[in-house]
Amino acid sequence: MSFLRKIIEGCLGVIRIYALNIREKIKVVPRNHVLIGCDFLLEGEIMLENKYNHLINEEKWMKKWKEENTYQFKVDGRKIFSIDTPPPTVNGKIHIGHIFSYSQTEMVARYKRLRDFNVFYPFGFDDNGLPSERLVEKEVGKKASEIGREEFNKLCIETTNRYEEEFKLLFSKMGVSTDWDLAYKTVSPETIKISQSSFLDLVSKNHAYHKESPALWCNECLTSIAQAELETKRVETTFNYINFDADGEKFTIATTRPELLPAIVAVFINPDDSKNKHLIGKEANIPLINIKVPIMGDDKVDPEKGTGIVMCCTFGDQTDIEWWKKYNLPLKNIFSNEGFLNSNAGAYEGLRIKQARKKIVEDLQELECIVKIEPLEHDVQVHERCGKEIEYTIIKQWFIDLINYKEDFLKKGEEINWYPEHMSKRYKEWVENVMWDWCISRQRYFGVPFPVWYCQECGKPHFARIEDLPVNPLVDKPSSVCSCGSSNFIPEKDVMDTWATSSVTPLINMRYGSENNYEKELRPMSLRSNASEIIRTWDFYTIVKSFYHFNEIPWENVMISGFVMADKGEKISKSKENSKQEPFELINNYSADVIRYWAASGRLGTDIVFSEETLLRGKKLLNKLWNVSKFIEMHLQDYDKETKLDNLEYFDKWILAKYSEMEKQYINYMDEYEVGLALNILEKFFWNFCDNYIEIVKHRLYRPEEFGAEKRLSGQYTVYTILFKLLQKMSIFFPFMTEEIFRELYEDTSIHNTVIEELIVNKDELETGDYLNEIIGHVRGEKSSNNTSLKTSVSYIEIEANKNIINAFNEAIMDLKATLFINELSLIEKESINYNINKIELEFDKDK
RNA sequence: GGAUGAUUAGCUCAGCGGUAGAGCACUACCUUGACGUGGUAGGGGUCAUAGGUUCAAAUCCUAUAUCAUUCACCA
Repeated sequence: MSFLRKIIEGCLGVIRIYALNIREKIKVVPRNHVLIGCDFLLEGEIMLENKYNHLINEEKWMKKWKEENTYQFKVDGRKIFSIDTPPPTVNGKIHIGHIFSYSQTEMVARYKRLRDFNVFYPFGFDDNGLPSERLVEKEVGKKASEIGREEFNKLCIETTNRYEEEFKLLFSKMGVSTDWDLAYKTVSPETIKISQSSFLDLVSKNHAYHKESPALWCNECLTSIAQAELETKRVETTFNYINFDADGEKFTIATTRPELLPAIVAVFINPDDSKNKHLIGKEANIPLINIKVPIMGDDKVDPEKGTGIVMCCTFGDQTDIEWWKKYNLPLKNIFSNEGFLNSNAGAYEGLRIKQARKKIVEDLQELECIVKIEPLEHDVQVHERCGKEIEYTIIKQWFIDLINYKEDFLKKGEEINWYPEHMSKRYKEWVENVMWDWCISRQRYFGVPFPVWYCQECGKPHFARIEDLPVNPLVDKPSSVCSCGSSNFIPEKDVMDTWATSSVTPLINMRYGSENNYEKELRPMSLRSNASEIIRTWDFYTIVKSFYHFNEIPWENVMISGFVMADKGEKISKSKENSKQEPFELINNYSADVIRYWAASGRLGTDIVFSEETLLRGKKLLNKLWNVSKFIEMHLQDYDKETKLDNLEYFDKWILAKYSEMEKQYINYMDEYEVGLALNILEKFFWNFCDNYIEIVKHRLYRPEEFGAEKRLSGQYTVYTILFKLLQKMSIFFPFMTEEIFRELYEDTSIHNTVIEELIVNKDELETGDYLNEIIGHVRGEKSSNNTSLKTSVSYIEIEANKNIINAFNEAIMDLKATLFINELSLIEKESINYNINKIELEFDKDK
């Protein structure tokens, strides 16, 4: 009862409610709590709740930050840090991987705010293009062509809106500190306008051209696609050895694609191939089709592969196209764009590609032209959106020149800082291997229309004027006549590749072309963040566009995150639907702060596995933070931060110096975007602070009558200072709980708008302080191995140590005696060692 | 086949020239006036393998193996 009075006296006037329960334990409880079995209540101020309720608090701060515009961007003269963050493709269910990649960037945004940057951090949604169309087709169960252009686009907008709301809610719940007023959608008129004017700029600079040229074709999605949209897939097929003859001499070609027999335009042999080179110059007779094609020599043929003889078709693969161009071969396209054989295939017209393959092999077997059939497993290129094998087709389409400027793209890539550094190699590799110009035409509906009509008389493309954008050529009419005088136009029906709009996100952010733009502020942007899989698309195309538009890099820094793995070795992805964790459920169960803890773990650029253990570890950390804050709050009730302090206690100086060391490392890591490593050292310090420092200082804080008010004040100053600084550093990871504690203990403004200020410390105590803590550890160990409580008194202890440690010991003697419950102590100076505990005698519990 | 990264305690990972680390799990103990979602300690590792550089290698180099990512190979 007496210590209860003591606490109440110490804290009077600021306690809201104290309750004494039956077991004589003090409890601090929040307002409006019903107490049962209480002896009395006292009125005062509200304190931190006994248990932190994440559901209530996270909802509260989410709303409050919105009301207070905590994360609003306004040009105010401060240095700007701008982030170009990937607008998620709105093509399906949100999964845990989304949280992972966005959280780390978000933490960087928060960190930069703490460093007094004016942070420009927008959010976008990539809702146009094939991914959205596929989603709608899947949901409706019908193909776009069956629904009709107008109706289909309406459905796309409805569907993407619905998913966007879910994304927005998720990111808000996760505490993403974006300025939602800056949010953009890639289907909005503003974005369409920017994409179209970007296109027109490239046309005017001769970097975009319209040409009938072979292109990659997906006969599932019925559109041409770009090299970057290819994926490889392992499939089982057969290697068919087929007999041909040349002027009566038989020779064999091995092929996986016998259905291309009707499309053969030439046969190739390596001129150095001693076995077969005599055939060069002759004519090959194609069985079944009964046509003759020339046998030609080219050193691209590998004599060791298959039979060393290759058939060249329109078009089986990349090499066919090269030869077609190089030798000016005839064109014999046998596939329709829907994936059927056409009239060029003669008797096989109307069959699907796979049916034709079977039928042709059967017919060849009848003619006894098949030598053998081997089963074969090999990789084929498929369209990443649908997984279907790609074909080649020839249609008139828009391309952006890549081949002629590869050197420049490489140079621009080198000007950018890549984090981690080795990711720049992926970019380099990709650029070096680019073989096609970028085909941006898509024979689809839901995308940015080309601002182009074609003159019916002279066939020339007729472009919209910049001031008329955005235009939809299917609805709008050109505002002038063609240079030939005609006013009859055919509108362009194709739409742009989704990456043609995604690659202008820096332009969207800077409101390119509008009057109140941010060009000055955002050229170049500070940071791009994305996962490694889209270096070849998003990063590459954005660099291309920025080079063509401004001849500069789009951003100074790129940070590449890893993936979330479902189980060891399997990447979580939308298409595989292998994510077992529902993001919303996880947030409800664990809190956004804890999920963020998990998302921050792991190094930049490395994959992480979803781990329940990591969540638990975060949960414990936050629980500890809450409790230590409660403890500190309790001891700060009579603290006046204006009170002058002449001298700090030894361990106070020690922990402040430790803190300062840690903060420097934290800043180093965060400047390298190593979010996980920054959290690591912060966490390590925090546990040291709780387990060692707080255990030492608590005696002083509780018993000023024993230690003196000065020593208590020194402790109060230290816990007050360090807790604030810790909360601030932690706020980038745990925005919700740190805000709650900060507003309760410090000021009623947001911790997220505070700025890191360097702490001036004395480092004299750093080293000796660590030794003293080691000594404390040894004494605790002694008690532990004697199976006795840490409160057991040490009746006698004898320590040998060098002068520095002895001096430190003497300076901190009161704290040490109290912490270890030492009755009698003997210190012996010995220069040759650090320290040695010669003797410990424990006074065993009198109860025992 | 090329490129890039990884391989450290049962699990998840940090360390990246100077005596092997953390959390979880396991074991024993401690109910200490913030916290039992706590505390103190203990057991557990030839740091994938083999060479090399160095006074010193988990750390640097070279091979090999395995895994992952990525590009290419579709004759």
